[in-house]
Amino acid sequence: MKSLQERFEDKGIRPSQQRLRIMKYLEGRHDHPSVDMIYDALVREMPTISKTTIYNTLRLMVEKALVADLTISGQGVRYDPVTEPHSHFLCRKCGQVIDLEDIECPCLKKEVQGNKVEEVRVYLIGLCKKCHRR
Amino acid sequence: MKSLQERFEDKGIRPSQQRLRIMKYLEGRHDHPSVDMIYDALVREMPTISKTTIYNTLRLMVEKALVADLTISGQGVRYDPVTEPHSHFLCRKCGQVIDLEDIECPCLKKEVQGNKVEEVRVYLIGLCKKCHRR
DNA sequence: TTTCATACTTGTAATTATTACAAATAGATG
DNA sequence: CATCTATTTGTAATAATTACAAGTATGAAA
Ligand SMILES: [Mn+2]
Ligand SMILES: [Mn+2]
Ligand SMILES: [Zn+2]
Ligand SMILES: [Zn+2]
Repeated sequence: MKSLQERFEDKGIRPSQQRLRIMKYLEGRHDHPSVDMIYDALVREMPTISKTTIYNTLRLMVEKALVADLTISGQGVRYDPVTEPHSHFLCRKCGQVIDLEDIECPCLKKEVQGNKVEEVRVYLIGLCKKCHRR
Repeated sequence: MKSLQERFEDKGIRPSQQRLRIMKYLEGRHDHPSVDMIYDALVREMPTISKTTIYNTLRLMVEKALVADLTISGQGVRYDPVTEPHSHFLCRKCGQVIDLEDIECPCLKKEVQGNKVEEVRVYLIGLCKKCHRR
């Protein structure tokens, strides 16, 4: 796997301190944090960082396809360092967003009813394993 | 199919003028309108209606499962009078939200990785038929 | 039909998420 | 070092949604 620096260079993104910290934070977790979660975590070690920078950086990363954004029901926007296609599960109770395997399905084609499909988003909603057994 | 009145009664919803108008409007179209689209249309014939009422009513209808809400990437929340499960296609260019057949897929089970699935949302994104041929 | 209780609607204020913008800063280049 | 540009920051603006209190409609009881 290429380093962050390299991936930034490939896309012509200057590797500023802030951008690197934000990406490293995101890649260190798989819980699909929100802007606020990222800000709250980073501001401890980088007291001057601004929420605007978090927004700007995440927008850029999504644009350049280094990050994926999830807009599951309610929860607001969540961010994901994994850009390979996969599905997500939202627990109604505890609110966590869990990674699932990609739904490989013959019904999901390049073209549906004449419309050209470029992206597929599958969100499952229910009760997670933990919240379930109770 | 039961009448609106009946379906309201079944769920214990009082059939106020506003609620009836909002639901009739929604059922008359299949373009998944937003709160603003609904408000702008109704305020012409009902000049005193309030946007708060649109929000309140839609929240109630979703709660009582008479309406479905869609939170496709970007576009904000859209509302759908069809509550039977089906998928949606968002055109990146013109922004319209199109109904698709339900994705009947063996991979979509009641339970995935120990998590109990209660709801499946499938959003396809790309270029619609019209915007495509150009 | 009048009275009364309750549910619903409305307008406004508050909250939250996000973007716009201009000034300050950092970093690269020569 | 001097300069130029991209990035960051703080604040203000915008947009979406919810909270709340006062007004209004409705239906049951008297
Ligand atoms: Mn993920
Ligand atoms: Mn639909
Ligand atoms: Zn849970
Ligand atoms: Zn289109």
